Amino acid sequence: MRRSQMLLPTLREDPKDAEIASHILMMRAGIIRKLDAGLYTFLPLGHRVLLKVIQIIREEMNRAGAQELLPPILIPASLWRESGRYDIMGKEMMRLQDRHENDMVLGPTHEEVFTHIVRENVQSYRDLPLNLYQINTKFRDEIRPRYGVMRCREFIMKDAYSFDIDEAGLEKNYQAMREAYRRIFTRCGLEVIPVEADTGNMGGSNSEEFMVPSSVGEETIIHCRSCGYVANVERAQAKREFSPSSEEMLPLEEIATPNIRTIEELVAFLKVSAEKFIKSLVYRTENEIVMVLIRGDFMVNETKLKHAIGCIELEPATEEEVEKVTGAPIGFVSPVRLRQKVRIIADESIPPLRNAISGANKKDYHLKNINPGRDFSWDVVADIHEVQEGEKCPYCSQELKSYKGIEVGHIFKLGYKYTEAMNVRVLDKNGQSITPIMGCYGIGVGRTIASVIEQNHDANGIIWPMSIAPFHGIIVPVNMSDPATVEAAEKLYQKLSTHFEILLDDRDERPGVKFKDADLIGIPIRITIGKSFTEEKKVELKLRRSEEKHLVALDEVEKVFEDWYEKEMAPYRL
RNA sequence: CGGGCCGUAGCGCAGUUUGGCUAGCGCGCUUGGUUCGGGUCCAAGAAGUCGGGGGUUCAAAUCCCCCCGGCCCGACCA
Repeated sequence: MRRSQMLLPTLREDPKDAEIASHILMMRAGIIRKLDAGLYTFLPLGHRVLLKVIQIIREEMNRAGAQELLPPILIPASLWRESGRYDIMGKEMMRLQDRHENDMVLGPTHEEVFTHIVRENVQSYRDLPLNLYQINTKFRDEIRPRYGVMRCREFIMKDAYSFDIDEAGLEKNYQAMREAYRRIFTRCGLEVIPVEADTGNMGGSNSEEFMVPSSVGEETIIHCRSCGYVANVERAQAKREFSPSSEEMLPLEEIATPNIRTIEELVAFLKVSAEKFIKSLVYRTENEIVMVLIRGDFMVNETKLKHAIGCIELEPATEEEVEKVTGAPIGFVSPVRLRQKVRIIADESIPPLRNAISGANKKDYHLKNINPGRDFSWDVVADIHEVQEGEKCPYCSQELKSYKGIEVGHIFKLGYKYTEAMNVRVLDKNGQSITPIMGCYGIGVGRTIASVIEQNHDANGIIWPMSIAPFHGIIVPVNMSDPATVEAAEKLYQKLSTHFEILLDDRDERPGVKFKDADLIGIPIRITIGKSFTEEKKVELKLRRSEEKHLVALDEVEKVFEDWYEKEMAPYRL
């Protein structure tokens, strides 16, 4: 490709609305342009990278026995009504009507569609197992798109759905995907860590996310250096020991706490440590109002809480709802002497407490000497606390650490949720009708590319891994007004292009401009035809990722280039 | 949806507080020259509904009202 003919608008300055390295560089290097909030065009350079990543994914999925197909992204609402998700999905699912006023949906995920395809076309256990995938555009009307293609509304995702006759089959497919993912990310030059994950409202049991450790990541990961336990904080556990107190139960006592609401304020005001408090929170679910109790020094993990309650929607109750249930404003509530009967969900840290402090359900008053069991009871006890750095590993009791990560892939066992809801039946070898079991496996393609840039850049720009670089090499003729230079560049370009993807920077620009651009767009191998060529007929080869420069005679360039290419490619071959 | 910041040339910005020459600067773009190993130098030039609408005023980018859009933080998120 000739640079002079390519739509490759590089920017000298950082765009105003980009914050993280990958977003800034994708804009500056002419990889993407924004069309509207969360909607991006991949320009030619970016499209080349996109195709390479897709190709790697495709090869590895096929290798693992999955089959590619291509369903539409516009989906009739009826399928979503069948699974029961039409009403559950919320506003991130883009809903629209066609000209016949039929309700339609832009697919945010494709469980229903794939389940439907299997339902229509598979009748026998002989047809299973199946693992079907697509690499397709998805749409989620994100509440707040950000960081360029890291979190956008329209994006490309690879998603696969497996169908098996039993759990053993599912386990096999799951493991095959796990291995395929490891290979895919390695080949893309991305370091990822599989972590235990929550299954969300997808339903299902086992689940792992593939995380790229990064300070700009939106997920929090809990990690034990000692035994290797790694989990998304949404599901992470810690070893918790609560020894029952031998303290004698004292009588309840009201204490005045004017305008003192938070645990922090109470600790300061009463000079009592946070472990003595019961944090009482009121939440609303799709069915009911509940009160949630946790010890003052812990935070509630809303994902765990959802599981404990068994609900789908969960949000803090409004001020009015809180008053109605407790009789007091937020900050002065407790499970003792509630005005209305509601279900009470208690963290494991609650029952062992003695003579604890919480609200009096009366403005500007708290109660002390609250004793669980004596002064109130609860409906559910569960671990609903959010693990913090410094807590103990559930397996080896060593100290847990936390860090941020970008979720680039997710695999999980769905179970029978969709096949049952949508009535998928096949006959087993005994002629009995059975319901297949599903798994689901996704990779965010754009997010993968952005993550690669997060991990591979310097002050001058992107440093592409050879495996997904938009070009293998770039030829930079330093002086376009020197006919000998131009001729050599042209010849080299023709020759190398027979085996490699080469960008020829044939613009009549100053050398500085060309070098800056070459660094910015991150082509792995640069060939400079400059003063060493005019002086001694040698051209210079340089790797983007190192400072070393090698002078090579013109007729040896092809061979050296091939060596370098192989060396650069080696880490990404499996 | 709540809080904060911001909309002036393709991009990045100044000017708005205190209304007043013809609306500016850098980059980019066009033309000519110059230079040729890290975003040359010189000259000439094109390019603006100052986010939109309404109002105040002799006069509005600047003051007032309404609306729209963007970004950041939060709520949300297979």
